[in-house]
Amino acid sequence: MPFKQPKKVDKLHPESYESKWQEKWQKEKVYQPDIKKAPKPFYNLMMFPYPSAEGLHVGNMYAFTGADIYGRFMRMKGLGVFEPIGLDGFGIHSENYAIKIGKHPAQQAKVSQQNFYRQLTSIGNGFAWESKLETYDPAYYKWTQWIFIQLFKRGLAYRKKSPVNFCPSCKTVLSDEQVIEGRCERCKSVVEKREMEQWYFRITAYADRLLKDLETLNWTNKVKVAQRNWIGKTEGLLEDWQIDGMDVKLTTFTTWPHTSWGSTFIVISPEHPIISTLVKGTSYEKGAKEFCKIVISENKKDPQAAIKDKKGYFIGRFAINHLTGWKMKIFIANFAVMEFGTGIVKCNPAHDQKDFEFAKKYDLPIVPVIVPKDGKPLDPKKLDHAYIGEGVMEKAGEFTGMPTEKAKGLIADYIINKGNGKKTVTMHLRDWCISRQRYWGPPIPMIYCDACKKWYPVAEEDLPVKLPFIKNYQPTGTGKAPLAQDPDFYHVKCPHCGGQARRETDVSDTFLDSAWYQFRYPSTRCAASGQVPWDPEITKKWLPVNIYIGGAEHSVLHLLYSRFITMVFHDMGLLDFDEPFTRFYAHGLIIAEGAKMSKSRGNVIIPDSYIKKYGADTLRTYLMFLGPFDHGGDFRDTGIAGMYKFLSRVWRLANSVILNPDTIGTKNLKNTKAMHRCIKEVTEDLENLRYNTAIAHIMEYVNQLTENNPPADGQITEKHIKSLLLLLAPFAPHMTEELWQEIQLTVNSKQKTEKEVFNSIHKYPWPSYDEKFLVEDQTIIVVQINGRLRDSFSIQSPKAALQEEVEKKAKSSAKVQKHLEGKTIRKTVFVPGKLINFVV
RNA sequence: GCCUAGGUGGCGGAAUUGGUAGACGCGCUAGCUUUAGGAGCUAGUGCUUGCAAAAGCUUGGGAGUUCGAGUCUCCCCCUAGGCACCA
Repeated sequence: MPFKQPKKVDKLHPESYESKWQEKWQKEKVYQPDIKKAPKPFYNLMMFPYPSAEGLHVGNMYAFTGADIYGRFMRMKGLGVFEPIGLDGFGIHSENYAIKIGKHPAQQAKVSQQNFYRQLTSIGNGFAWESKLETYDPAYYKWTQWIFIQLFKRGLAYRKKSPVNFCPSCKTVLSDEQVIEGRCERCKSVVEKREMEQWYFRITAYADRLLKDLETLNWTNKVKVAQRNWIGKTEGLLEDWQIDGMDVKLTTFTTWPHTSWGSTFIVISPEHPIISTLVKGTSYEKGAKEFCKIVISENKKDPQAAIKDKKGYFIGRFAINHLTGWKMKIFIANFAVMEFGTGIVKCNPAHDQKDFEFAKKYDLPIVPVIVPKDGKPLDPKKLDHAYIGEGVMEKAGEFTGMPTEKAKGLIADYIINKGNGKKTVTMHLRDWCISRQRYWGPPIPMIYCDACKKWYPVAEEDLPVKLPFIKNYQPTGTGKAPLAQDPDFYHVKCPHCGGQARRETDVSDTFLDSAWYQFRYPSTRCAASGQVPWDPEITKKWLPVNIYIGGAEHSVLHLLYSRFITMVFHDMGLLDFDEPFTRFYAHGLIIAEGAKMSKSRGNVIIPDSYIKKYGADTLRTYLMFLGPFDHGGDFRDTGIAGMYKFLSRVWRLANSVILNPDTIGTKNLKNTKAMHRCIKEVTEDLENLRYNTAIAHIMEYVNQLTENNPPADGQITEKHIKSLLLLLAPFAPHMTEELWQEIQLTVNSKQKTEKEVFNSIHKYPWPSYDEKFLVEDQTIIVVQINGRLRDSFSIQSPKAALQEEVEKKAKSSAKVQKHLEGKTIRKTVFVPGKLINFVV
């Protein structure tokens, strides 16, 4: 029968089947595992979106598609895949958007929810829709509040008055993690320091564990590195310096104890309280005060000021160098940071660039104590920058001549033994400031009683503390949350004495909402036990999460907080593991037409119009083909058209088989070999989330199948086509389902009946390959002369392993002979089945 | 400054343990097809020289190890991300 190509099938027409299958999948619960009984549970989690702004953008879709493909692959490999989705809808992101468009956050949430769920359906992910959750649902945040209470009861939530980060635009305090280069991570306003009393979570108590466990986690390395940097554990030495003529000691922190032999002055942070003691009643008092005032305000205005210009003020005092006996001038200096170490620094200008610049400016002694590795001692008069490398000690008493690597520890011990120091560890990590003076979040479930002068948690049976619907939800900027204007909300009785008490009116940070959602998903449809937010049996079955896919921008926020909260649950005896995500994979970022996507540039790509034009399958496959999943890629309109073309080719190929069963044959070894190779390669690629190369291999396979166009009768088997569809199914779930069902009906000549069980392609077993088809009977041998390619030929595979045969054939080549002419072969390198190299 | 990834055609990107660099796709060129547009099909496409056959060059730069280096070693440059007045 001649090949015919009916017009109506020459292109994809996603609008006719994508939503049809989405509905069918949902109706048939194709992606809803049996939470209680699924035999091989596989928890495939992706970071749930903030439903702010106009909707899902193509970056979200990139992440979700990549995660979904892995889930679909695992499902076809026979695992009980659980792939839930929800909305991280509480918090500043959503609230700011609501304010911007003049809507009440609670009302906007409903609109956003509908829009996001519509979009999330349209991208064709295999979500377990029955397990969705929203963080602003009282049934959810009841437990967020419960968590706060548990931490309070264990002494891990506490109040403290200290300088906090305050964003003047968002009108709330922020955690350290939400301040990027001195600016608010959301609105980029310069963050102010304010002295306020706030609730904190004692995450620092877990610093060592958070650090140590990293080694055991299968996470994208850069995220582990970022967490390690953020925790910022530094081991060093605290060193005491006696002040000349005063019974006061200054304590400094250093990681280079051996350079104390060359310490010639000391600087103090202008914020340090000890300054007033040192200058009290001296002629330097007034000047010091003024200097501090100026420098503090300069640093606040421009955090980079001190880098540009180092400034100091001599306060008329000297400290004694406990190693050398030198009198060292003491300065207040703008580059000394109160938050790091002790806020006081011993300075060794020969071996620290900052100290060097300062010493030059104020004409302070520069004494090198390290001879560089080249053996030439440094001449302080000729130095134009500090020497910060390793070397050998000089002018260091009994340590002179010792390599610095060794001296570092020994000199530290020496200082400690003389009573002038002790070992210490500093951390960059600070406790997590959890209070927010905003409206759209879970009210912190605490009550303050004036009579008892004490904070009490809300009784657990009274949870949730519902967020009331109030008209004045806008942030106030006064340091009080909007709820503080609602007496009905905050007037409560003291749980202890029954007297008039006041509810906390701040809400908790959004990152608390998302720190525990992975535990809630599997249990959303089961009543929690009453004691904990999940069903313990179900949690045991599904957690920890098998693979978590999301953006690396959450390295030190969500991913750190979530680990911390999990450790607390573990310590409470509620979980038998203490890491929530055994594997975390950070996907890359999508840029558009070569530029970063941003609202201000106006190049944010919303997937909807592309889905409408090309279908979700095309967009999904295109996004995955852009580049390695952990690199991201550049979204271009011409590229997506190319993918539409490719899928249309697959569409035509499969349809040619459906419509012309006669073209299906049983024998074409070339095609069968290509199929087995393709199955092997795609399987290995998917196991490693190498989606771009998996698609390339499918393309090669399609190129092979369509080598003869139109295909000759009998060249393509049903299995060739079915394997193609199965391999493509995770990428293009709708069109493969459509074609699969068609083939089942047409090729197998089955009659469609109403009662027939729906056998989705997405539950069909992943195809397997047979090694015997991977063996090629012809092998290509490369002939090199002095390592340069001169010729190649193919030879029967068994013979390709015999040097004698290969050498004979190689030497018979005219091209090779030309290059060998008049030369003697000095050596022959033979790699069986690969190449032969003549060295002349 | 420190830490972590990277640097391959016009572009996105492929390359097992060192063994044919440039898979796959985009773009481009020519031809066919279509009323036209779009689309489709066929062929070509790293660079230089050459009518051609062919030769030379080529994985950020430089050195080294090797019969043979994108891959290994050393030095340098650049880009992206993280941390940073960090002692």
